[in-house]
Amino acid sequence: MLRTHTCGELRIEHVDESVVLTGWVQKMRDKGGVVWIDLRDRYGITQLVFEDRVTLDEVNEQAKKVGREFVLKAVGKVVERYSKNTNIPTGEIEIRVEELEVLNASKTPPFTIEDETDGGEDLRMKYRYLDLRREPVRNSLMLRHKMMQETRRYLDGLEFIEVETPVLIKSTPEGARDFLVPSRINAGEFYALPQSPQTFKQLLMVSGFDRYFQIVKCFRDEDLRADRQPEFTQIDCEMSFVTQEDVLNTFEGLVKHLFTSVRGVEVDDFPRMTYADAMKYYGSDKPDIRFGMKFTELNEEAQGKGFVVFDSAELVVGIAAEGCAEYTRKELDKLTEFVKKPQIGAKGLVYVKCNSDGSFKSSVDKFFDQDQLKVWAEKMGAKPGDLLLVLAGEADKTRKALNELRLELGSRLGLRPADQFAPLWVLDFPLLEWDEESERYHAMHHPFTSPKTEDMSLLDSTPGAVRANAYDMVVNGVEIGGGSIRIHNKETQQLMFKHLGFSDEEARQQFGFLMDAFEYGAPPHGGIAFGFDRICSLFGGQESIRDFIAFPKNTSGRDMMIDSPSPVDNEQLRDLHIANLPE
RNA sequence: GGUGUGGUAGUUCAGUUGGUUAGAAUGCCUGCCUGUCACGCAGGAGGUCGCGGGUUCGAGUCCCGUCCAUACCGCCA
Repeated sequence: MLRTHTCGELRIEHVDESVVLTGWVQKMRDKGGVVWIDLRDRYGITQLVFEDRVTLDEVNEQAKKVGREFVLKAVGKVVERYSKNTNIPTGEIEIRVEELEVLNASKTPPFTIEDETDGGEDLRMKYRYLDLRREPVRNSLMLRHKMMQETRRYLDGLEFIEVETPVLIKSTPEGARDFLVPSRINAGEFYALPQSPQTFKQLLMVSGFDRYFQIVKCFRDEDLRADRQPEFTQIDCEMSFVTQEDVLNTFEGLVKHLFTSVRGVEVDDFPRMTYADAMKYYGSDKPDIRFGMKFTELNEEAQGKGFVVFDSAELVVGIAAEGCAEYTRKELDKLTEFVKKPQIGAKGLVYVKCNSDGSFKSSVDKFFDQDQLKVWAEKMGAKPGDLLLVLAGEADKTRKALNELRLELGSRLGLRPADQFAPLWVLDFPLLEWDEESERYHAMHHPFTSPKTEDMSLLDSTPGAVRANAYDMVVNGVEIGGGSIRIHNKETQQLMFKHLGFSDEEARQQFGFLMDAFEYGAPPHGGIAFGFDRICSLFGGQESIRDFIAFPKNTSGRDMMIDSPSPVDNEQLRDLHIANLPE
């Protein structure tokens, strides 16, 4: 070992010990007769001191020449400081250096290696290895490490077996776009990278593994977001001989274990909400229930009074914002502007101020008198001082817009603190979802999800009304996991494919292996998959998952550090039987 | 694919109505300083105003195109 201690471990009780430290130069402070160097490693910072007439002249000269991020080895003695720094754990001591060796010099880094760096996002990504020297980013990756260890500990304790599944698999048209890998040995044919190990884990159930998990990379070739990377990590799980209830309890246990072991917080049993209620009361299948402000539908109260916007609307629905009756015209205009943004798409916003004297002032006073507005306020549970905000229009779009408004208000009012966690299960998702573009039904979860037995009869008449044995875990408005009880017999699976518009031939070609397997004693089974990067960012209190990934890609799917993707030689393309691209 | 925002010193940014030599902070370099820890003080270097075209006597500033970054929408079974 080049060192006797790390830069984070020396304390007052080590005074007089001879030590050897290694690390990077965080900062050099030259005061003339005395020079200090803050030496940093993963574990902390320790101050080196060089003093005229105490330290050898040649060592002093060396010290004055080092720059930021030089790698040093310092031999010296631990001494108590004259002036202590209570802000850092090693602040009571420093190292009186006797020998100094520059293990490696460094160019001046393009941004400061500090908690609050001056570097912008793209610069940080280009020099990610420097960015990773910063404590906040290092801490995020350490949180991820801990989450992984605790996940394995919990699942191992429940007899789950971690099995690796292949990364080079078969492309299927369902779901997201696949990343394709050309086969050299099989001309003109392609592997796909898995969007999830779904079919493999089901086959492991057929094999009798009973309880499987894997912390696994998955790949989707879709556009990126702050919380979406083309390669991402799932905690993928599957169990045999279970009901939905068993799966919910097992994985509620996992997430509770992570909360206590990693964050040190106890969370209550997760509330459960049906998909239908989530949409009705929050306009979202992943409601943020850290705060209330539930939707109230006002069709009955608000229609037929001559206000054509409401009268022509499929849905009139509102929320009550507590204590916001004092909002100025300007603030209300801002909210209106917010809902009218093209991404949200509302046509306008109706407000009702519940004044403290019990009167009401609204933007629709022309159409509704005080008594009528009072009825709204009562139905919405509003008190004097509250502000009612009402949207109207086509039901789905209006709910969606009001959801955005609700979240925006929640943020403005400080009702969404990052250190408060509100998990819940959303249950009874629809099995199928109508897709306008392809004019057919798509599986809302995936095609292996089982329909609820009691809804089976609706499959032919009203497919959209069939509910699935599917569930999502949602925390703070973020979908962190989802799963289902699967289909485990061939006939039901065939029926599903039929309803998804697969011909028998297509179904056999793409998923024949699975349906074959179902004929050899497939046990009832179900499972769940968690978006691991998202759970990490949630636990770390951040919106973006990028700093919880060591080497993430930017929004164009590029790795700015290694500069990928990149062109390849024509020779390589020929090997893969791919036509040369024009020069 | 769409909408918004941004691109000016190594870095983060300012730059007014189109008008003299494009500024600040920080970083970097030089000198001074024996208790600093966001050290301090003095001085200095550092610019393809993303790129291309246009309008104009004159463009960092206005117009068109384009590239890049970023947030969101579409998309993400």
